Amino acid sequence: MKKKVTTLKMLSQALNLSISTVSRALNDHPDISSDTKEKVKRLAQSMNYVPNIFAKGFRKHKSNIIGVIVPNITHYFTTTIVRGIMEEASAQGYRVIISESNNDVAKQKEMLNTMLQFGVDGILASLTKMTKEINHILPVVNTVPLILFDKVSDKIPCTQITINDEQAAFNAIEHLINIGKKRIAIIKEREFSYTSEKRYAGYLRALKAHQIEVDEKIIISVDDISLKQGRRMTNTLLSLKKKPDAIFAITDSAAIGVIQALKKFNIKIPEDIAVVGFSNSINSTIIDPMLTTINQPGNIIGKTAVKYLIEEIENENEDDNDISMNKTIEVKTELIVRASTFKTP
Amino acid sequence: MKKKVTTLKMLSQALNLSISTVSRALNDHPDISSDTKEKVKRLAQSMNYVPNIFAKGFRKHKSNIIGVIVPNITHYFTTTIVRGIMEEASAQGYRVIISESNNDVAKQKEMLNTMLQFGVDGILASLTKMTKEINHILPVVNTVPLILFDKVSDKIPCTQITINDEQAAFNAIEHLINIGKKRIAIIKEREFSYTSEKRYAGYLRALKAHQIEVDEKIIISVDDISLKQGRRMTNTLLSLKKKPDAIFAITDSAAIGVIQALKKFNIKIPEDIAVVGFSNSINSTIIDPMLTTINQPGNIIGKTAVKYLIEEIENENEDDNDISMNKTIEVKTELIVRASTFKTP
DNA sequence: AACGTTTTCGCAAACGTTTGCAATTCATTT
DNA sequence: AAATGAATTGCAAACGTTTGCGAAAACGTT
Repeated sequence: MKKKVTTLKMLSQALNLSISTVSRALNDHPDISSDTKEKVKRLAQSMNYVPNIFAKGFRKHKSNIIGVIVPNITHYFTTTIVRGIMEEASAQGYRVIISESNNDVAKQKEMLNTMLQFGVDGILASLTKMTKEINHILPVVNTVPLILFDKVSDKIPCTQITINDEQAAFNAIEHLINIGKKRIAIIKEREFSYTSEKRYAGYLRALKAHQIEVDEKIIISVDDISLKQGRRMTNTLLSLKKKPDAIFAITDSAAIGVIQALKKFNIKIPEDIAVVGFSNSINSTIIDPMLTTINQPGNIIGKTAVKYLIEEIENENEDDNDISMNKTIEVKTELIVRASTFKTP
Repeated sequence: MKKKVTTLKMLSQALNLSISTVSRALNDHPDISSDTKEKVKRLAQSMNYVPNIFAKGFRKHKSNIIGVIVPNITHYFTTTIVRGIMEEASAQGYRVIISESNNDVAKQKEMLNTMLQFGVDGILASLTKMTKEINHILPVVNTVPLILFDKVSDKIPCTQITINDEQAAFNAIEHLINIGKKRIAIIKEREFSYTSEKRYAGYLRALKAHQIEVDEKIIISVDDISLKQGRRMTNTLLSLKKKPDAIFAITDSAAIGVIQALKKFNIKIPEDIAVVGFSNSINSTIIDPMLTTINQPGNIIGKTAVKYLIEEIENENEDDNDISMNKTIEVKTELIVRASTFKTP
């Protein structure tokens, strides 16, 4: 019942060659004649040889495993990124270890450490919301290549992959203005959140570009940007004397809460109040009216993150890995117009 | 810039002990005096020693990594399982490598192999839909512990974790009967799918238990059970002379398609036609009316799968791992009644 | 035929850990 | 005082692979 696994030694004995020759033959070392390479490879195939990953990693200090840390794997957008990561990694011969930080900084720290302990070649991380203190992350950067995606932080010296949050929000607001809206509310996050700030900046820029005055009363900040909060904040917006004629929620789920609240008050969408979300989650096509939102190509984000990471991994020994190599890549988004802002005649 | 990593050797030199003593001390070997254990552990701590995972795995043939294969990581239900897996695995000192089979048998086979190559200690898998040929899976069972979850197959000799699909469907149908429905349609999958068959069986048993005749005309089988198909099949159901007064879709997304189609025809839900789905996906609370559905505790499924797997892993050498040890665990589900079947007065 | 060059291959060390066995110490017993 | 035994510790091999270096073989050149 023992699982008999073939080793280099067994191959070498069968072929009457040395272990080193067999090893080199399998790795296409130039010193080996194509003749013996042929023979070795054929036998390896037939004897079902698979290199012992531990011995290999032990020798070469390389695991071909990359670690991924996300705040919440339950979010659809996150899964599309993860899928992109897995596809690209697998295509390049890497495996992926995934962990969830649950938006808990302590857990995130722990995850980073265990990833290192497990000998990953590099780490891909989307940070927890509250990333004020980054002291637990900096040591990682010196140990192993790290790339941030989605929830990034420009305080950490490494390459970062995001979407163009600012521009995306700008486009969304401009769209609202184009359909005649003049009093546009925003529901964003209160605590420092990279994406929230960026989207807010885009909001402000769009208003400025169209000479619309900003009104603090319709700029709503919440602790957790959720469906429930979307509903609640809509109620408060509706209690204002000067009601908004459009609401931009920084998140699809919040936007859906907005729509639900508006429907409860029989407010016409989009005629009375238009709604825009962010993410193009599946829900955005389930809600009635369907939600205008911004599509984030998670797949592309994941893939490019892996590409840059592997590049860093494989150039690590070359000493050109100074800080100046760090890039910031912005993946393009796309505004998807649906019934919540545009009534088909 | 070299990352200087502490090894047992360094510790032993600093303490003037042998490497073996240090190793044993850290592993709480009984031969070592508690005195030296103390000293060794303290130094290891301060020197930030972390054992080289490769050397360890190399020696012990153990990676503490478990492989997970799912058809589609994008499904919400799947992510809740994955989360359960990750939590439990991490609690027990294991890491998780995840792969997607994309419902492609060839890919599934490939994934299984690379998992083995990467030296996982065990594998957790949810099978692709079409699992007629299982010849590519059987060899795995002899190599490494394997446990199936969600999409299982009783043809494979290993322990399996599912939900009680049959009973869940039975409960759903009985609920429909209880609210006075008599002509209940079902939308299921055409191709052999373990869960679909089970749910269909529950449907039949419920009808039989209440002496309702089955009518082939309102038993709809589709290739891919999707939202779009839900809509299309609803149209065909509505074209029947004797329309159903309830529709049980084997999947939430299909059920949502059903609701959308019914709304388009201004059919009252649930008065004219009631709708039940399966999964309790997020969407089921977004659609209006909210969908009655069956909640599957993904978290529990994931956790119990890991528990059984680790048990098998750690008892592997003991030769009690004969087939008779394989269990089939059914996790309980819960019917969640919402507006699509029950009108609050 | 002698030499140099190139091609092809083998020897042996090294990576960091675990572990069977031997060795040492020390207290206890005869 | 010698012997026994228990408690500790060290020695060295082993796991499977890669790789620098040297050796052997093959070849071409003079």
